[in-house]
Amino acid sequence: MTVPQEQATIADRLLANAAELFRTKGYAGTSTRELSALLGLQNASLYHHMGSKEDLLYQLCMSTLDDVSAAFNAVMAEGGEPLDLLHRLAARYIDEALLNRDKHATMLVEIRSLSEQRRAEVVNRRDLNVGKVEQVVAAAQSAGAIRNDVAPKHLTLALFNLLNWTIFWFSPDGEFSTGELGELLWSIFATGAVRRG
Amino acid sequence: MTVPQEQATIADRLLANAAELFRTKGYAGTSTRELSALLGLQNASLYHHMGSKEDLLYQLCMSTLDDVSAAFNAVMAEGGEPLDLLHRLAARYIDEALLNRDKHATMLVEIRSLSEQRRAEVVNRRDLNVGKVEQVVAAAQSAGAIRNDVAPKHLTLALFNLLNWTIFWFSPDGEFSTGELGELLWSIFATGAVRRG
DNA sequence: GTCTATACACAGATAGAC
DNA sequence: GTCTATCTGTGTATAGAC
Repeated sequence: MTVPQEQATIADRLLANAAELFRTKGYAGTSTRELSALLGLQNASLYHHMGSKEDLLYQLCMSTLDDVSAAFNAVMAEGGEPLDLLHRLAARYIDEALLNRDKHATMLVEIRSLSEQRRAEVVNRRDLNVGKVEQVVAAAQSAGAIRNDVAPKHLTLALFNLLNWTIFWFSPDGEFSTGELGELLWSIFATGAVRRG
Repeated sequence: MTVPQEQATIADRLLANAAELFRTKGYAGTSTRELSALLGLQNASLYHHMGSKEDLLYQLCMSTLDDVSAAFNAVMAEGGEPLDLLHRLAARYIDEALLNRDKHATMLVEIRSLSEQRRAEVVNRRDLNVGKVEQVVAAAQSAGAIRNDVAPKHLTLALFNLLNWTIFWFSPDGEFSTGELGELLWSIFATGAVRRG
């Protein structure tokens, strides 16, 4: 689905540039004028391609969550033992999140900037994604692969804690690839930091 | 240090109200007029108590990090085995962060809204706090208490990932107390999710 | 589909009386 | 220390020509 930059439609460039600005300066801290400047357009021309600034944020959030959903579905379709499935879901998620850091960070942080109704929609869609993971966690518990003393919901929360915070400090130019970082965090989640005796 | 609400100075109320607004609406999304309204003042009166809106954010960030620093120093002063020390640092940190959720969330998310120079100052002070934890992680490795195959820096990052993301979903009215949540997350960090055989 | 021009609300901040 | 009044910049968004 990656398209050469020269052939990217304005709609695509609009979303990508908006995501970058929203992540680095915040939604409210970004002006439509900065955005139009990045696209080489006058401010008024922007409104031929979008309804409003908030529409843009909403689109961004929904499309990001759809990407995650598609990625999760692809992994689930491959099947496998629950623990392995969970491992691959986590790896795939962090890949998605970090390779599309602008969109994901915006979605995660700027949900608060949406209208109440749209925020509810986005939260709902996000919960569907989290729910898929939670089901796999529960299956892994039933299979005896992971600990049973913590509710699936809470194990899932912990896993997403571990994965999501990376959007604040991960850099594509840093010491980790997304894959390496995913493996590191999975290893902590799976086996912990304390030495096994 | 907790003061009855009636006796709280305007300076204190200013910081507390600003933190709440900044967390829920973002720094740029908060107007000084909303803030003055919360305090029962006219907008102009606000400027008797602060320099600028950005000064307020800066103060908030620095004071939050000083609180963390003081909390860490108190734990360190108690001494103990490295692994136990690390456990208590983590517990104390999540307590601080969640009991002062507004300030902490603002500090963590809105660093980007500070001027370059002040941002550098804040990041620097934050790194000092993280550095203290990293040293304890390294000590725990040397003592053979935690795994040696991952750099102290990276184990520390993972631990803060686990703890920091809670500011986005923790609610004082939720199912966890800060202490329970701290224990849950520590347990994942320490021993992982996979069943020990 | 992009432009110039502009409407209009609201932002942060200040002046100066009381 | 708080007020009323106001300055000035910038924000989102629209009108209408090309």
